[in-house]
Amino acid sequence: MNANARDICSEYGASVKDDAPELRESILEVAGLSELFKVLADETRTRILFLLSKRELCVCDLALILEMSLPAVSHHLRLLKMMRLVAYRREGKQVFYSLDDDHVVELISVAGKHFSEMRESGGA
Amino acid sequence: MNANARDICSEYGASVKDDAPELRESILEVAGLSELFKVLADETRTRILFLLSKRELCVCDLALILEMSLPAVSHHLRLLKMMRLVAYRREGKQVFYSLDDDHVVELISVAGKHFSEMRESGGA
DNA sequence: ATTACGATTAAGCAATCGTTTAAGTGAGAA
DNA sequence: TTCTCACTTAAACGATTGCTTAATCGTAAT
Repeated sequence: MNANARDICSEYGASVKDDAPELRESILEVAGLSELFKVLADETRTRILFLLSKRELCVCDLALILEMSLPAVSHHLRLLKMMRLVAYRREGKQVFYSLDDDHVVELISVAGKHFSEMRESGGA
Repeated sequence: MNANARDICSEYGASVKDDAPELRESILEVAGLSELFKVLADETRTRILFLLSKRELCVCDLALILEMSLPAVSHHLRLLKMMRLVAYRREGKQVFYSLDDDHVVELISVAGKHFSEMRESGGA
């Protein structure tokens, strides 16, 4: 596997030559970053974040709006909480969720921009 | 399941009341958006995009740098291609890939910002 | 204390994802 | 043509993910 690629490329193609180690090390700059995108990579979770960007909502509200079961919504909120994307506040028996910061809004905005341009140019 | 959440929330908690339909409809604004995040939700693919943001590279180069098999890399590039995130150019036997636009760079930048702040505040 | 309710957690299952191996293209060299 | 190389595609397997049901927790009211 590793040896496979290495044997082939170190002798033939490989336009990178000696820069490979340097580039390989630079990868550390984006280490763990996909963990954040992984949390956004679910339709339900992007919906939740979008709704929370409009107003604070309790788990019950979200279940009602999204037409999903409470445990399902709670499960998603758990992931969003772990990624510090949402904050929660207890009020009696209810727990209200809101966005923790506005990075998410920016991410959704940029993604939306790309997505619409992609659709225009006949993307998948 | 749907009825479950509906029955509970329409009578009790539910801080949204009549706004639920309106909020439910607004969700369309982010429809399909998670598809884009799904493509970014893999460590290998964020690495590939990051590397391509530095320079144009052929499949063989990427396999060498990432120490992965050629088919594995090719498979990821296929998804990135479908999402219009990368462009490709054939040169003899080799195929060179590059970023299609700079939305990705912005997404990675914002995500990185959030990620580092999350780590500082003792995130998961 | 007991009961009720909003929310969380746990276990189990179906579906999706990422990798591997192997076969198949397309382009250049012999 | 025939061969090789860079790459792509296909099939298959193991690992993850997201949902469901059921049990549990925390708070408030009886």
